[in-house]
Amino acid sequence: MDQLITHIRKFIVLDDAEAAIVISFFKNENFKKKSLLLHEGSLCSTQYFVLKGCLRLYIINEKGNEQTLQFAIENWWITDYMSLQTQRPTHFYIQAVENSEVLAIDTDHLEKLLVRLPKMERYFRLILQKSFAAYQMRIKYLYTQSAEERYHFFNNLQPEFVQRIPQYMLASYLDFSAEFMSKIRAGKV
Amino acid sequence: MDQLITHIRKFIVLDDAEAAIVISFFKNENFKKKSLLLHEGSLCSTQYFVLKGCLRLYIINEKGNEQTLQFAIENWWITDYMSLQTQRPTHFYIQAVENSEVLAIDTDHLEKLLVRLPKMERYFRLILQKSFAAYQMRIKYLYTQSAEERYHFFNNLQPEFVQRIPQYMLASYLDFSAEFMSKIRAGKV
DNA sequence: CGCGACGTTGATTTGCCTCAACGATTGTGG
DNA sequence: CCACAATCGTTGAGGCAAATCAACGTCGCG
Repeated sequence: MDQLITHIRKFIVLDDAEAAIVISFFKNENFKKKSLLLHEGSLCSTQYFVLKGCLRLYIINEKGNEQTLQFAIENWWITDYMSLQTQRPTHFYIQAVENSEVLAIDTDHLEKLLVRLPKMERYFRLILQKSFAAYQMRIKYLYTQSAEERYHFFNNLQPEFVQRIPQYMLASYLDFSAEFMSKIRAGKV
Repeated sequence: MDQLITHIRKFIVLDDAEAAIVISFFKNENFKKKSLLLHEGSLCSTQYFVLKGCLRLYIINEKGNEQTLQFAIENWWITDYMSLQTQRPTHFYIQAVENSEVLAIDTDHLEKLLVRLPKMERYFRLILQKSFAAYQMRIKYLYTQSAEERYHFFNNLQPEFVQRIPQYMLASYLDFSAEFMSKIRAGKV
């Protein structure tokens, strides 16, 4: 659980008593590879912080194919913010890509934590700001790079992560087909 | 300036004294249509809240074409979060699409405001959470819809806004060419 | 009035998808 | 521990959505 505290302390000051309070609001959970933490049609009321392993958020499109919209590895947060805010059914799935250990917090628990320790508002603000910055860059690359460029760019940015996940998941995250990914890797394009 | 206060009060409670403090940290600015608030290579240290008009964030790609990544109309915030956080030169442009009136706040001013009124952390957290929810949906639609579907979907969602902006800007925002947009509108596709 | 910004149209090209078939690897129950 | 089935990755042929290019119409504005 120290892992979350260490992460929070990169953004705000937290003494040990406060750290203990924070921890008390979270639930430690383990998920086996391929198990679902959220599925289409249900309500999303939980935010997850990944301690170990990897989660992904994906949809199933009209043709029945999965498309990965986000990954979350160690020290990343993941949830469906739209369902969380509107309390309407989600269109997304969240799945464990590897056997994973996470910290989970429900919306109502989070609200209580924020009332108890208002300084945590700042932590979550800064996390979201960082995520949003990454989003602006992602849109930029999606809009300017070809499929091949996106692959090389990502591979260069996250070489060790690319090794951890199936290629078809990365292909769908980068928004092209698994077959095309094969051709890029083989240099046949 | 009431406009910002009204917006903030949709998210947090603010008495009149606090509202006055908030306002004192902002600068009111006007920009003529087509003028630049930020250009590539410079540092971004300001966040803008649109009172009236419309701003957009765009890049110029390798071929010299503009691609719009974001719009901001009344009551929306806009900035380059990556440059803001890293204090590295931006790759983006921010431009007034119409004659626009905005409230501007620099990073260091914002920090001082947040120290003075920590409850504003919550406001910005909620704004960012809302933006991030919208981002997750945008990626979903970019990944699942064809160009034509994206056009009709957006047109249906924001019919009055579509009237306000040149078609080529909307085309680049929806990630297809201006010529293709013409063909969609003419039903020739 | 004339020029630049914006929009349209058609011909051609291309990046990537789809489909189908086939290896390789992994995992699992008998 | 093997057999067999999933799962994952590869390859090639053919097709399509959208880009590109070029030319031309139109409007608004200085």
